[in-house]
Amino acid sequence: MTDIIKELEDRGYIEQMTNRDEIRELFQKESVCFYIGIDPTANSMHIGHFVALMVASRLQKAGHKPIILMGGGTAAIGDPTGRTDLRQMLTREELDRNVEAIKKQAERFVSFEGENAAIIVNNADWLLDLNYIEFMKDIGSKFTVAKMIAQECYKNRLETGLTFFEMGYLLLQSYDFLYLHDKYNCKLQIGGNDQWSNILGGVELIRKIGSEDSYGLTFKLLTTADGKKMGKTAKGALWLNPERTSPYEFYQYWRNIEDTEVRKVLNLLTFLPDEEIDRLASLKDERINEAKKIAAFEITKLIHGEEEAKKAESAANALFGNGGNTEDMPTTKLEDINISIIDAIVLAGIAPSKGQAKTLISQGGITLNEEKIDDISYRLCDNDFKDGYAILRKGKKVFHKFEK
RNA sequence: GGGUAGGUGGUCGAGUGGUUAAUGGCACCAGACUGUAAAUCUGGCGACGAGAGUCUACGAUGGUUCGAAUCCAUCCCUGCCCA
Repeated sequence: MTDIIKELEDRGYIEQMTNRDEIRELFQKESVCFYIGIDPTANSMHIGHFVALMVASRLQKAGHKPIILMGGGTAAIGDPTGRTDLRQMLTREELDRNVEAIKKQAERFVSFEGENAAIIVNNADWLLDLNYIEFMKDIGSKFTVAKMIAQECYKNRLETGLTFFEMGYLLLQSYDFLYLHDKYNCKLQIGGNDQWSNILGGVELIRKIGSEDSYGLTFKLLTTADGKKMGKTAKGALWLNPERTSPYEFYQYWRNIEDTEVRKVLNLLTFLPDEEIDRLASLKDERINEAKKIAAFEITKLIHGEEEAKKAESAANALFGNGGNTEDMPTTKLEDINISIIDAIVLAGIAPSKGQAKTLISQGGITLNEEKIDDISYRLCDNDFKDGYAILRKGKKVFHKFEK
C-alpha cells in the first residue's frame, strides 16, 4: 500500500502523531480503520471541518476505512477545550437534525460503498445509556485529575470556572475511541490539533485496558498568517451549506485570500498534484491571481460540485473581467420595481439594516448598474432595468441582481 | 457555609447619578491606493425615521430620583480566599 502518512506529511497536513514510525508502517501494511469526530453543534459544517474531511478522504482513497463519529452525545456537554465559556446546550431534537444535515455534507468526501466503505456512527447511541456508577468505576478510574488539569487546554478554564460536567468530556471522548476500537477494530483517531489531548486520552485509555494498537494523529488547523482561525466572514463562519453561504460567496472567499496563504490552501484543500501546486504557489505579484482562481475553483468544486463552481467562476468573471454573464449572481425578483434604493439594499441582504444602507450610500459604497448612487432617497425605476434586470453593487466585490 | 471581587455592545475592556447609544483596542463594513492581495491612510460600526427625533440596550426583577450602566433591595451566575 502507498505510504499515505508520508504523503500527508509532505503535503503539510500533519501536526502531531503518537508514534510516527509505527503509524506509518501500519498504514502501509494493512487497511486500517480510523475515526474522526464531528460535533453537530450547527446544521452545517464550516471550513474548520474541511481539513478533517480532506484527511479522511485521502486516507480512504489509500485503502483505509473511515468512521465518521457524530458527537450527538458529547455535544450535549460541549467540548471545553479552548473555550472561555460554557457552550450553549442543544436539545436532543436540534442535535438529531444537525446530525442528518452534516451526514449529507460528509458524503461528498468519503465513499460509503466498496470494501473500505465509510460508516457513520452517533455516540449518542452508546453514551446516553451509560450507567454512571459503572462508567466511573471502569473508565473514570483510569484517569487522574492531576493529569487532566495539568493540560494546557484546561488551564484557561481552570481560572474561569471549569465544571466537573465539562471535565467529563475527556472521559467520554476517550470512551468513544475505546468503544470504536472494540467494536470496529478502529485503531486511529484523527482530529484537529486542538483535539490532541482528547485523542491522547483515548489512546491511553485503550492502553490501560490492555491493547497496544491505538494511535492518534492531529492535523493542522486552518489559520491565517497572523494565527487567527481562517474562514471568518462578515456574516460569521464560512459554511459548507449553500443555504448559509452561497457558492458564489464561498468562491469569492478563496479568490480573495492573501498571497501568503495560497500554497497552504492549495496543499490542504485541493487534490491538485504537488508539482502543479508548486508552480502555482511560486507565481509572483499579479500573476498569483491565477493561482487564486484555480484554488477558488477547485475548493468550490469539492464542496458544491463542479457545476456550482463553474457558475461561481463565471459570475466572478462577468463582474470582474470581461465576457461571461450575470446569470449566476445572487438574484432577487421584484414584484414592484418602484422601491427605494435603501429598501433594495436591505432586501438584497447587502446591508442588515436601513441605517447601514444609508451609511454605505453616503460613503460612496453603492453602485447601481455601474453608476455610483449618492442620493439616499433614490428610487428604482424602469430605466434601471435595461435588459430586465438591474445590478446593485456594494464596494468592489459584493453584487446582487434584481429582476423585474 | 463565611468573607471578598465581579457580571457592560460581535469580542476584549473603560465608565461608578445628568453633555453616555456608552472612551479605547480587536473584529467587521465602506472610501483612497492596488492585483477581486497585503500594508497604510480616511470614514463608519444598536434599531426605526428624509429629518428633528423616537425606541431598545450595560446579569434579572423591583425601588429611590426630575434623571440610573452608575444609588438601594431581592434574586441568578462567576472568580478568589477561608471552612
